[in-house]
Amino acid sequence: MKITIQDLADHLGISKGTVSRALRGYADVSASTVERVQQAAKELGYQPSAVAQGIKTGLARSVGLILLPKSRAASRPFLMQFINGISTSIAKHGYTLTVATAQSDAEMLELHRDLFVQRKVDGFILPRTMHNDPRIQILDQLKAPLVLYGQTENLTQYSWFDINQVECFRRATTRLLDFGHRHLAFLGGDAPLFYNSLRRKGVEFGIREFDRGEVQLQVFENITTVADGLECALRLLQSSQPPTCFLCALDLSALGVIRAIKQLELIPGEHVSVIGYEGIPEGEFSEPSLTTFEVDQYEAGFQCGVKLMQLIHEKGVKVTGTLTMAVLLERGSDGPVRFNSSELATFIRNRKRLLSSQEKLHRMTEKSLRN
Amino acid sequence: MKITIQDLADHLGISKGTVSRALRGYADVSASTVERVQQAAKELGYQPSAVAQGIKTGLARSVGLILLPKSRAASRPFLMQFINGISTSIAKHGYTLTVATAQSDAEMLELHRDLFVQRKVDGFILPRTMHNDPRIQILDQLKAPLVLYGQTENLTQYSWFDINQVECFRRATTRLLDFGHRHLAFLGGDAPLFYNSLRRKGVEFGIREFDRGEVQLQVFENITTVADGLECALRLLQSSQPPTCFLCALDLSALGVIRAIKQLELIPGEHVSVIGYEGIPEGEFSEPSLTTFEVDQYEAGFQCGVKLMQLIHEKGVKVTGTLTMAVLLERGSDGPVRFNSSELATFIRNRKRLLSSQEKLHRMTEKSLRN
DNA sequence: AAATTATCCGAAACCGGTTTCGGTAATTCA
DNA sequence: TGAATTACCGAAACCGGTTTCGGATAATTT
Repeated sequence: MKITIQDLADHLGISKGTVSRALRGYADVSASTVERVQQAAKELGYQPSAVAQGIKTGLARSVGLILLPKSRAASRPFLMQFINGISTSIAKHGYTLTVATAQSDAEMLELHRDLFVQRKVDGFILPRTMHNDPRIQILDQLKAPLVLYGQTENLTQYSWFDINQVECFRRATTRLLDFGHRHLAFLGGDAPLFYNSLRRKGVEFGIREFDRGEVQLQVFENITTVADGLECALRLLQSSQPPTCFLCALDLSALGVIRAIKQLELIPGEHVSVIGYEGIPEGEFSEPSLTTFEVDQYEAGFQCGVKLMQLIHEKGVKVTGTLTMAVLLERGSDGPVRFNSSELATFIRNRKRLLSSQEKLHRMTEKSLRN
Repeated sequence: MKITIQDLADHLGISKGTVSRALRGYADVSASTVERVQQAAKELGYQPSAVAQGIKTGLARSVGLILLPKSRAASRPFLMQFINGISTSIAKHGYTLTVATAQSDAEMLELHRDLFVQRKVDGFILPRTMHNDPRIQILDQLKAPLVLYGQTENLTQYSWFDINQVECFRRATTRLLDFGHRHLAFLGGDAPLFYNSLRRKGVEFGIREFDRGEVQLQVFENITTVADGLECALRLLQSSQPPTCFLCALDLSALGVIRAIKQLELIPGEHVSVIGYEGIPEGEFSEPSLTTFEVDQYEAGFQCGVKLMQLIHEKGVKVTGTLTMAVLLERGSDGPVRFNSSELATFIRNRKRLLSSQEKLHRMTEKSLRN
């Protein structure tokens, strides 16, 4: 059924060793034989079995990516393009991507170990790096090649790729301060993940550079979904000292903040500013559109793949880290400060009081229009 | 470095054949030897190489899923849970999932062929089935096991899993007709994909059952994104005979329709009804929340995996097709008809005229509030 | 023309498992 | 007690490739 190298050799009347050498490009095969073999291989549709090849080389020609679907919020938007980037870069080396899912942290660690010990993959890409990431410890013991998408402690020991999130959030902060904002809120994401501390650090840097003692910062964590952002912002905005702008670690929470602002009958980008991070498609179609940093997930996956291929193939290579920038999309959800915190508090209180009367007005208008 | 079966045999002072038989559960190994071998395997962390195993069995113990990232809109939301479902079901058989991406249709076909011929995968799951799907033709020639996620022509020849989309859209249509709507618009998705004709057919069935000659249906295709839905709905609603409700093949376009309705200062679910399909998370947080059919993508992936394992392992099995239902989430974006088409047209025209005056009023209110 | 060197290819070992086959020792049976 | 089973395990073949080694032939050199 499936044609093997022996079939091909028999068909040509030569030994399978010669066929193999011809196809692998060895010098001690005559040009004419190489030609004949390649021709026949194409005609018969012969391609060597990756499984059989792997037994000699010890390589499976596959890299592993293990996902934790329970953390659905954050991993969903970035997945497709990230996978695309990995797949594209490793395909050049004849590699494929093995994707597995784990339902718990423990299962995830087991999966990493098993897949490598069973030689189903030759190395791993680790997204969503954590503090003292346990995956790294396990894979270190096994001497498994790995590339981090994200940063962690002891960065000199590993190859990694990341966006300079500190700088992104420093810039975002500076931008808001330049707009005149003085009461900021930072809505962080998954606390155990390394990115979260980086983004927060960026905010703190931005404030420190600027500080004339008048800037106030409120920090929150584990705000990862639209619902989280909505709830958190509603609470903050109705407090006595509401922030006049929000720095969100994730676009999803930023969209929730925008919704909260609108729910209070305020105008995002005018009364309250919001800046997100990641560049998910929904941000473009939100009203107003979301000012955010656009992360090129394809490029991230691509670079991770390239680095992993280096680790696997070029022996003696040093590990490399790469830091790139995301692009700030200056859209409609932020702008010059209009009210300071106290003014905003008053404004919101009054608005609330007037909502009912306005509601009446609205109904009246509608009624008149119908008739 | 990595421990092999020979290492383990040497360590125990027995032959590697016996080790293998002990671990594979052959009867002709004494219980005590089995015990010793299993113990030693655990201690030394021995797990057989999947690559080496595969050479004898001819199986790679991996299934392929090939994605086309250029069609970003529709494949993004469903991916993670679908992958999770596949991965979980095939993991029980020691299988892993190989995910690859192709940049064009031609490349996608090549990838299917190559992955199978190279024995990198033992079979495929084909999502997003098309009319006369070319992937099926290629894989048929290779006698590659495959499972369709979605339907196609000649369904008796293949294993497949799908949601009964015809029934979903029939019900959605009936629901809207029962609400009193008589001017419907169906916004279809990717025209070449099989699902599109199914959903459309469901709408037509629903109307046919009901028709007393008074129902009007407008049909559109390739409305796959929020932007598409927004644009299409804006156009339709400002026409002289606007639909009073929208049946959207995709949640994304439904969200665009909701946006269009709000942009015209109408209330979705009151002035105009919208029903979507898929159950993406954004639908829950939209305002109003989107009435839609929730598809269990995890279950879909899981069932596809189960079927593929059957095809690969149980010889002589017949192919099987499974049709399940999606759950209708009755939320806020649809409801009883308020205006008929002509009334709606008039209402929209008047609204438009009054927008500027209302704007003025709004600014005045705001001014008075600030002071 | 003989010796040397290049060229080319077949044979065989090897990778790490699985599975068949056959033989020895222990056990059962007559 | 001897014969027939049975239980258990080692040896070896095998899977489909890659790679080494050595030999035969052709080409070159002296």
